[in-house]
Amino acid sequence: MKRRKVGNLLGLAVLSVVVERPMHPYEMAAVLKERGKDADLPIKWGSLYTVVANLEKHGFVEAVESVKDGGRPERTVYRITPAGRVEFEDWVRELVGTVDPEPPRFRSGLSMIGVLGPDQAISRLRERLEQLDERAGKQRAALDQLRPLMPRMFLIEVEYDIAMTEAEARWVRGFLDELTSGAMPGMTAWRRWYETGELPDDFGEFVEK
Amino acid sequence: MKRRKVGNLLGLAVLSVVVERPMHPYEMAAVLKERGKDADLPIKWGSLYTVVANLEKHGFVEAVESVKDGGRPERTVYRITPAGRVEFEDWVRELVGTVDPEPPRFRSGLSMIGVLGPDQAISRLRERLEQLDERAGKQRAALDQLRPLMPRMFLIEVEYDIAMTEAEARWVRGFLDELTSGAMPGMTAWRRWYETGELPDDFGEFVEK
DNA sequence: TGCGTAATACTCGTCTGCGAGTACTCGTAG
DNA sequence: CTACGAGTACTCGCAGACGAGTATTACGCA
Repeated sequence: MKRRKVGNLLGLAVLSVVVERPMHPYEMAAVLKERGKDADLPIKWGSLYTVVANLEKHGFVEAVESVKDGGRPERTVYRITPAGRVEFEDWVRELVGTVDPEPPRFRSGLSMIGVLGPDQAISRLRERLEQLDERAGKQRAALDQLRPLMPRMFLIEVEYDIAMTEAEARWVRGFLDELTSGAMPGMTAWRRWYETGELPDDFGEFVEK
Repeated sequence: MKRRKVGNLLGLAVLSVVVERPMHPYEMAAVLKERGKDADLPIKWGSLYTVVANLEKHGFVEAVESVKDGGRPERTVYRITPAGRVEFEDWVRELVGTVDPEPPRFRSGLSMIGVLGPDQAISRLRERLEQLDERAGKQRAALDQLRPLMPRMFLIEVEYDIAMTEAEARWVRGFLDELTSGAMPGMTAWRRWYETGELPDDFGEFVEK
């Protein structure tokens, strides 16, 4: 029993807004969206209510009132509990202090890039590179726009994002250069294998590794 | 209906081994583990059979035989279908050609690092930095060891991993320097807020952003 | 003033993920 | 020759995630 009572990151997002003032679930989602947090963690409507219910079950939030405002279905307003505050801080501590256990999906793709054959591999990598450059550009523009509006610490995750996107772009560019310039060894064997299914002679050595 | 029929990455791993020769599920897991793929995607035993069943349901693999070897519970051996090959290649194409939609968890942590207060933030970041350095070191050692045994292309995902780990370490180090040297603006306001709950005067401007 | 459309605030049911258990077998130390 | 622990090869069942639907209200506009 070492895992977090509520594991969904959406739960963290909920805590992060409800820590300010009591709210009902839909409002939490609205606030999150309005602050652009939905860029970090896309909000799944289906999960929202499950997650809030779970937070309540474990005593991190509690229902405060059920407002019947007009004829709308009544909205239950939740407030964070002391245990919820503790959980929130602790969760952030964990996120900051430990490296992500699940590797990025791109890593898995790279480890199997062989099946694509050299030509397709190259064109897909070019596509990725384009997306990365675009993303970095967009983030930089957003940052420049927000800069005068709020302190730097409030935008630190954007700076991080830019740095990581640029780093990946740099790596992909370097890899592409090696593939296209012929600096990468084994390109002809790779192409031959992809086109004809023939394995080079010295294959048996490492196939059983 | 744009999402993958079988969404679990474990399904990709299964395809990647069953493409070589027919196998039964337990053997797939064993092969994956033996090749060290379990480092990339930790194999969940519970998911394995569900995933294989799903792959079968969608026609990506098919049962070939049920061997009753000795008195063991009979093992069903699966073989990849043509549709399975197509799916496999297409999946890899997607992984290589499009950037991961879900941002890393650390990003979420960073966006809420404020709640920790400056001192805890710094010590957690130091912890992370240590982990990153250690990870990079381990990966480099592993790479050096494997280098003579197999072609470079077969280890490309490790190179990627090292590059990304180093990039993150660099960024964290830079951020830490700014925090500790006092180069980051607003540190005293941050500490004051954390210790007393007092907000600086010019807060109202961006709280409603 | 009536109507279509957007926004609000959920509910429901399905499908998936996966931990924990189970049952059987084989090698081996006593 | 037998008891036992370490593999082998799964099965089960619950809890969680999420898409898609639903019902109500607010609002623009003709």
